[in-house]
Amino acid sequence: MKKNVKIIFHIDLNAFFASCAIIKEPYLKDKVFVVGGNATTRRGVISTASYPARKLGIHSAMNINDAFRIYPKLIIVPIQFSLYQKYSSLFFTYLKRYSNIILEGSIDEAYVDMTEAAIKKHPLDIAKEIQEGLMKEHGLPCSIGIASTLFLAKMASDMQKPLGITVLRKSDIVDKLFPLPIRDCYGIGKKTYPRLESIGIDTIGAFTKPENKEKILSIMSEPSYHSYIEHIMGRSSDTIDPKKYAIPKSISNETTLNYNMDSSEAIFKIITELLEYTHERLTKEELVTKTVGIRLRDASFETTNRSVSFINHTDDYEQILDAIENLFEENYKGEPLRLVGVFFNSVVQKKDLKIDYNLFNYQELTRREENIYKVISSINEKYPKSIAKGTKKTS
DNA sequence: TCTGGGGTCCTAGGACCC
DNA sequence: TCTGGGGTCCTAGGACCC
Repeated sequence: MKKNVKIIFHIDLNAFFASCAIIKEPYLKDKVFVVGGNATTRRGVISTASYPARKLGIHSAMNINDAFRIYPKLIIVPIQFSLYQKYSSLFFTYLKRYSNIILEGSIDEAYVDMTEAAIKKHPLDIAKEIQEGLMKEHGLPCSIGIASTLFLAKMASDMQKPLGITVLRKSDIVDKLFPLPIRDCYGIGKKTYPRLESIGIDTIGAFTKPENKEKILSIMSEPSYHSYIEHIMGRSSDTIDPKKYAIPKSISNETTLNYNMDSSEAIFKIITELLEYTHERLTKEELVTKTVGIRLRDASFETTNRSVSFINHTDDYEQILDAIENLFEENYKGEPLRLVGVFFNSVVQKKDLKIDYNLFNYQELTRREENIYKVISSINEKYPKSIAKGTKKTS
């Protein structure tokens, strides 16, 4: 039995934040500029570098000061998140002309199942049309990868940037994928690739060689290894679930402080502000959370997360504030902090909550126990030597 | 070099239950 | 009295991605 081959597009908006900046301020076109960081303090890191900046070796996550050292006339464009949201939704709306099976991979990338659309039109023609259409209608350049699985499509869209269209057939894997450096494999990051390189695994092809399996298993778990092999060989998922990221699993807000702070009061005030904002997002989206926590990062960049779970999901501000306050009091020892954050985990939609018939609701039990204790002590006070029987407290 | 902010997923140990 | 194995939840940490 032959499995039907799907046609998956991965569409990646090129240098998205920089493209948005150019749309808003066309004079930036062909200029050496970056988005992110702080122009006056020259602190922070770069979110996105324009292509002319990239040619000079300036890249995202780079410290802004280092970028200035490379190019003193560097233009700094501040982050404007609402602008990106606007063009992101224009992007996804545009794609719906071709298919409704779309996964929003992130703000600037989409996986689209084009199997249906490709019956009437050649995938390459569809890709060209999308690329030109996005540029003409919205000023957004993109690269497109075409393959039979999500992973291969993602690898393909990365192969030619900017404005590339790359088809990666299963029969192309050995020729096109195997020669790539292992660090270019989606999912292998800056911790893992040096370790792989150190044992002689420097390409994707080397990773797949059976005789290297034992060596690689000293670096990663068997399930991880297996999953990478399946991805690379084109045997991983070809199914797009448009709802996959529709409901967030966690919500968080954090901020790097203007200077390292060690005033417990001042720090907790900032935590409270972060909490208010995070809680506002929670309720606006009609979500509830079960686990809440704080993040503290000290001057040496050591980061500590501390969290606590409730018996039931909740969106009650006072209950959450109480928990956060306890976590802070228990865990903050007075050291100077550079960052604080608040997070909600195990987030679900309020409407999906089952009515809680749990008889062992701890908080409810505690409340009752306290009441019973009060009743008993009041009885004992009134009748110190008698056995209270059939007595009711009137309150 | 001196390091943002928002996420997802995985691992691993301990508690607890059956 | 001593014993096995499996499942789920909680907490912490870490890798990775954009």
